[in-house]
Amino acid sequence: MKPKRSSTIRDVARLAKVSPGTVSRSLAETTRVAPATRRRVLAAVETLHYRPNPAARRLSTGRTQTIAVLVPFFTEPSISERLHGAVCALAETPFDLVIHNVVTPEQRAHGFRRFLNSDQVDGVLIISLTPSDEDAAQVIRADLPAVLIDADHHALGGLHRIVVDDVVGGRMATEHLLGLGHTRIGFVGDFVDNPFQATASRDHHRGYRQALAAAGSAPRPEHYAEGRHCRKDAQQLAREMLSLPEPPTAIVAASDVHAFGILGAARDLGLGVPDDLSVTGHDDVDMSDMLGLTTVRQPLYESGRLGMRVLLDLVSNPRAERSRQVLPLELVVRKTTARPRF
Amino acid sequence: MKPKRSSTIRDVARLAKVSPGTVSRSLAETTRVAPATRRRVLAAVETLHYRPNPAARRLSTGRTQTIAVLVPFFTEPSISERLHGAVCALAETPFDLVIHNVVTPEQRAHGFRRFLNSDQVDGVLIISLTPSDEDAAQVIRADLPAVLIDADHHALGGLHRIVVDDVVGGRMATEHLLGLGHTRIGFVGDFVDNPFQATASRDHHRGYRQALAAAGSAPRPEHYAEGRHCRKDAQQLAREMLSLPEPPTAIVAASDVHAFGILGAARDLGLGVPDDLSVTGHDDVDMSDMLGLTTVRQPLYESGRLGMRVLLDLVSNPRAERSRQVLPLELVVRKTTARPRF
DNA sequence: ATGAAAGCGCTAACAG
DNA sequence: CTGTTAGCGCTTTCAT
Repeated sequence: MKPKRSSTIRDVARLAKVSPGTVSRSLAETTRVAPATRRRVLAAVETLHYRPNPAARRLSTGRTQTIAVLVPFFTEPSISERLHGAVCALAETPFDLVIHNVVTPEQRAHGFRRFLNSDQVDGVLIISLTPSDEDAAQVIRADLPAVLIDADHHALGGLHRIVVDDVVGGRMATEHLLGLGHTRIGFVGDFVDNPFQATASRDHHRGYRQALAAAGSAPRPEHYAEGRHCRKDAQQLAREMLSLPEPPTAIVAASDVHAFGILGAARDLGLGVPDDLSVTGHDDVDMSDMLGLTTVRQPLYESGRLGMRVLLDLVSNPRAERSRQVLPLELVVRKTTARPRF
Repeated sequence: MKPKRSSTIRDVARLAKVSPGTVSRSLAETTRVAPATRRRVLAAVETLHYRPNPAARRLSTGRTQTIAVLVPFFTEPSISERLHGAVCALAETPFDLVIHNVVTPEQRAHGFRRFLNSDQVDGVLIISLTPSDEDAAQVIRADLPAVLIDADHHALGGLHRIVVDDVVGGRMATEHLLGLGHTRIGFVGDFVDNPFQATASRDHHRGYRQALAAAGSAPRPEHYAEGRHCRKDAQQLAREMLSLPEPPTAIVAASDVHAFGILGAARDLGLGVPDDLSVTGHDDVDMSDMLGLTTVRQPLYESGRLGMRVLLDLVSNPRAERSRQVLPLELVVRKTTARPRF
């Protein structure tokens, strides 16, 4: 069955003239072993190029030393920045990272099922994915350490979360535009009922309406559009909205990716930005700076890093009380917003 | 030690009134079991929510059902598209994916060491990372199924590779510019001696020189610049190059990311593109379309998908002969290139 | 077709 | 401080 077997703990034991147990102890930093013995063992390990078999260790200890990450489409720059932060936080530890990519709701459910209730991972980090109530209940029941990044929901009270206040974010962007003097402000975002139940766009829209209401301005239904979370859809949607008899003079985008689409639409239509149209984004991904996009920045990389840290803490101390950390938001004014011209 | 134990194969066996061996056989699609027995077993599995413990299975079979991916900075859009392809190809299989992120050469070496010679993974996919000769030798010696994407090297003859011909790519871009009438063509790329030994930039430059030579035009040293693989560096480099007394009228960028930086520099300097400056990229990442960048497209997503497929084949049939697949390149002319104006 | 039993490689008591 | 031993949960002969 096994063509070339790598050396086992017994080979090392034999060479070092000790018992397997002693080898195991010598390798564990924590256990006390006579220095001379440990040296001998380590030498044997070296010459045999011995590497402990992780599967065996897992089986024996019940700890897996691996963390699962559930994440949708990590082609999205915002997602990949979060993921990057998480990966970097893990790099400093001996933990492995297994990735489960989610592109359909079935895969989401499958992802949960796969890691729950099967001593497969020590913890799971969930990025920009809202578990169904059922999934959440299962996680809590299985009492598997879990932390959610960019997902918030009433049924999630029992889970650790790293979030920003997206409602406030939506308000910030809208108030900025209002302050500039815009009155016809549109909104382009994700389908509220999107496959992953991402809530950011919905909350941005909520903040947008709050800001408008506070300014005594009523949002027009035709100035709202939702689509899939991608540039193309946003571009198409914006093109339609901007072709209206009374187009908006500014658009709040639910994300920078949406904003890029809107910028594309403006270009298609020969509209100058910010002269004919102001646009705001959300996230501040890498490219936004280069495009001069005015946006509401959130700490993406940091969210991943922090989420992973919290998770690792949780793994070593599962009894920590549930926390919900809210990261700061910051309006970054660049070149896609200006006063409307009459 | 183990607070809440999930159910084991013995629990299922007891409930179904069969032996553990039979449960195991019932779960393996391939083995023949009396239909009635299998039904009983499956029912028991269902009621107990039994999931086989992967660590135990691994230990027993020696197969890990996991694939490792070694990848640098997957924040780079080109990398994350490749990775995405790989992940999608794996999603259709029962394999797990463990990711090892590489940001330093030490991490690269560590990544190799970690997966080699330690029955930890069934195969490894290496993206945009050239193994050191030593690493490559080890992979071959360990005879672990491995495939390289976007890495090519004489010492790698023993490994499967998915590549494009970057020299040709560099030539295509340069010839396009030459055909437009440019004579002062610059080049901005990565450090030739970059931490991951990525060779794409170097090869693009080689193709660039070939094309110039064929046109009887000598490249000027001051029209060559290299830096880290990021937009900021490219932007800075381009700014300097374009501030020269005799600046180039066109620049070949080693990647779209570099090209974005160059576009930024042109904007900083008030240079119109393509009127005052033509720019070509390499890769055709998602944003390039929106920016109207003329570029040499390579199938990024496909490279990941194909690489993973080849690897999976290799895992099930380790004796396949070594292959080297060259993916096609395509010049996509958009709006950042035009005839030079005199 | 199914049961019994022997490991896979490691860790963690338990003795000594 | 170190050797011995008993599993961890599963697969896989080998019998029956």
